[in-house]
Amino acid sequence: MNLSGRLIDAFLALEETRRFAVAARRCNVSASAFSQMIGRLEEQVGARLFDRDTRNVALTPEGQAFSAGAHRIADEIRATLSDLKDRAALDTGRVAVAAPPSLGADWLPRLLAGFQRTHPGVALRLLDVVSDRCLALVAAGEVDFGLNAQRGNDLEFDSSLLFNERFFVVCPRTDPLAARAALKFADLKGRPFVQTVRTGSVWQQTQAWLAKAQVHDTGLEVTQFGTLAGLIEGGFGISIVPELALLLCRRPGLAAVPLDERQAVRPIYRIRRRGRTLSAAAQALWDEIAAQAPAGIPGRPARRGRRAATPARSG
Amino acid sequence: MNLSGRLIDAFLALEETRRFAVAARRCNVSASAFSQMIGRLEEQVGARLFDRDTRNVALTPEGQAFSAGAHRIADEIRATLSDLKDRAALDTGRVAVAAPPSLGADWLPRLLAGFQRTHPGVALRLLDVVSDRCLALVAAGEVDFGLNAQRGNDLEFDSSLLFNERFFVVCPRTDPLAARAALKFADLKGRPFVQTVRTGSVWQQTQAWLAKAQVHDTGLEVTQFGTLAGLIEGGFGISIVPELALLLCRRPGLAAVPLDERQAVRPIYRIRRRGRTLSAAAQALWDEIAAQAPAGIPGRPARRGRRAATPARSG
DNA sequence: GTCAATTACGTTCTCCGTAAGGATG
DNA sequence: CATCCTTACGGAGAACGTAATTGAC
Repeated sequence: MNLSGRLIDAFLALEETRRFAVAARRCNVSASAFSQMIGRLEEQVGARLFDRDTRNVALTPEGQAFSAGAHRIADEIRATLSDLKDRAALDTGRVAVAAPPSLGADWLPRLLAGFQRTHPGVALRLLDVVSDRCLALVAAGEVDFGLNAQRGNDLEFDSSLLFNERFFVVCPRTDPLAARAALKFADLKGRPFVQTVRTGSVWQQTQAWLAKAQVHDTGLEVTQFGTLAGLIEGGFGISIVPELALLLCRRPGLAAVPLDERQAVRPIYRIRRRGRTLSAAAQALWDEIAAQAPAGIPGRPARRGRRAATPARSG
Repeated sequence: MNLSGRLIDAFLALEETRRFAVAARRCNVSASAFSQMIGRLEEQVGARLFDRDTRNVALTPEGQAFSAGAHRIADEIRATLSDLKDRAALDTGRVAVAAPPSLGADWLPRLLAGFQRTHPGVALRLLDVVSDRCLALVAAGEVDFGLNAQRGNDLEFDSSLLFNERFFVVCPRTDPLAARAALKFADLKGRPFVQTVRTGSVWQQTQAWLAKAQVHDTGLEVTQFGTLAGLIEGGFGISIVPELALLLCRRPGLAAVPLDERQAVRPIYRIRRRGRTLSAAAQALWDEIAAQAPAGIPGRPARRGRRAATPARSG
């Protein structure tokens, strides 16, 4: 019915030592208590397991039969607890994160590489997805948590701001805009524009402002920042790219100019399913991401990305 | 460290029902106690296993990892206890008995057959061995117990008399002795004698008397009663055979005459290793053997064997 | 007499149930 | 406000340790 791991251990100790006193010490109890433990065990399994007098201790036939099972049970318990301990110690485990392509370009891989060095046993998975899909993955539990520019509803998701990302205007370096130190939406008026996909957060965030600035929508709409850069370099138009994605737009013929508008920042949230506990490994990465986040809280502009990651600002 | 089967069961119940209240009922405890049990379990394994609020209960990643182990542990416990219970119920198990060839001829096989019908799950093994070997097998634990004409020393063995067996003189039916109703050792004086093996108890018991009766030792010494009978029928001599072995000497040309000497009885003991508990199955057979033993306690002559088992007494 | 297991018995602590508390829809 | 999980608290019983007892050598 109810046999405890403690009694199993007692059995195994006595089986091995064949001495009550020695086995008792090994189990950190008094000889008396140990004797009682064996008695309880025998009562619970309903059979005498040891033949014993003051001199000899030996297994009964039932004891031998129980021995095999006891070893298996003890091994299973050991393995199970050890697995859990490994997970807690981050010696093993699996973490899946969903993040937008901009973060997946450089910053997040770099962070994950560091995490991987610290916790070699943890299997990491990174899904670079657009905003809507990110929330769906988190909701479905297919990723442990997500990084996203949209928070989702508060009933289902638990989100906290990581940092704010600035936007950059990317244009051919021959473009007059490339010479400017900073740009306003108004500066883009009438310019042909290449869009990122509508399901992505960049489009969703900038759409209203761009419409107000009366840019000229070329109708071109791509998913990859690399493609976007190619189109811009090809002269199809200009575009707006979040800071951390600039690396993907780094081309000899392109320039990036920061967009200096108060509200034109792109928040990045850590998003998890509300009420769900993260695995130890996921929690560690969750914490690490917060620690490694670029400076930038609501109100303050996002810190500039690493210099090597940004295209030349001007000719 | 110490996790009990009870907590494993609680975990499995909650995993399945996803309701504290329902799982608590299944475990026959109050909802409060069940909540505490889950809390203790989580404390012992060192990880939160369930995410829960008043409406929903779901496994955490660690809980899912623990689930697999919990199922295996529960299965092992179940299997082990079930096996032990089967043994106690004699639904399974193994019993090995050592017995002298005379008992193995008819009486013991008949008894074992009956026992087998009552306990079909028990695997029976019968070793027909001579006296010395029987004690060695019991001492080594290779048989659960033995039936033997020698008790062995009391320090190592625990023996109790089962019954006393009479001796019969077996001779050709044409022999003058075959006409007698009973014989004394003196009647055998000068007769050529065929011996059973010296390690057997028959030889050991009868040797002194036969020497005193001045029988003529032919030097022939066999292990099988059937061979003995063949030699007697072939005219090599006569011999002495315990009652229960007469079946093996049943030949048209042979006769058996009881040996009427007070001390010429052959005790049969049940012998077990001192201080050793018998398995449930072995204990049952041990008891059954006592119950089915032929009448015959010290002082009373052994009951006659079944008529069909005895050779014709006279021509 | 010595050593080892067991029993006796008082103490401590675990575990459960009743009842109150708190969160959720 | 109804439901369900959790916390508070007190009692019952389990489990342990000290010490006395039994048994083997």
